[in-house]
Amino acid sequence: MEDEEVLTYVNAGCRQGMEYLIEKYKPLVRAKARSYFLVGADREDIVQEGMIGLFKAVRDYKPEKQIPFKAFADICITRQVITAVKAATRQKHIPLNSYVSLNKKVFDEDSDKYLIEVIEEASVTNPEELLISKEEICFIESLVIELLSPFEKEVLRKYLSGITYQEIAKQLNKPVKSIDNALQRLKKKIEKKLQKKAEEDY
DNA sequence: AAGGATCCAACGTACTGTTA
DNA sequence: TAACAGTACGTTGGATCCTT
Repeated sequence: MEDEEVLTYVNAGCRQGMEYLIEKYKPLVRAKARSYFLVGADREDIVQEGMIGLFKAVRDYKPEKQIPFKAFADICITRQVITAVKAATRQKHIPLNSYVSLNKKVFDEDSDKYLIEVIEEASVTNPEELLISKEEICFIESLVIELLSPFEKEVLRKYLSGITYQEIAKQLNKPVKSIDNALQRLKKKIEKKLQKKAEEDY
């Protein structure tokens, strides 16, 4: 059954349908949340926010707009998460855009143009939140390139795609522990660097 | 209770720059 | 150039928290 069809049942009060959608989109939410781990924000909170975004997507989805639910949900989840992260980091003086750009990289299977179309259709209140300048993308990318070892980069790339430690380990032919530690290390590195940049900016 | 995810700390090794 | 200190990288063991 297509998501769009399931949604009609959900809107009619079908709990099973809702559970089905939650299960189906959990990995997406988790992947989104992972993209923000650099901030040091509470991971669980971010996942929660993502789920709220998913609920909103279900609530607000308008089939007559002819947008695939997946794309719409993606936007809603992202928006919710960004808002939460922004609130959480406001006092830390860290530029939000640094995280968004990483997030973007993960989901580039939906092209930018498409995203923007969806944003307009969905009449997002703050579309500027989703627009990231080229320079900022460059900054975070250069950060990753210059700071991380090839192994760490590979781990990060896979991690952000949403797959499990086990799978990453298998794919890279390394113990799970190595994956874990690479993640710890690269996280520290990037945090440190971002912190430094934030201090310079203010 | 078991297993996975995550965090933390300590360790060995390799490389690099400095100094005598 | 040999000895040394510092740093980066990857590994390991163990603890905690969460989910199943």
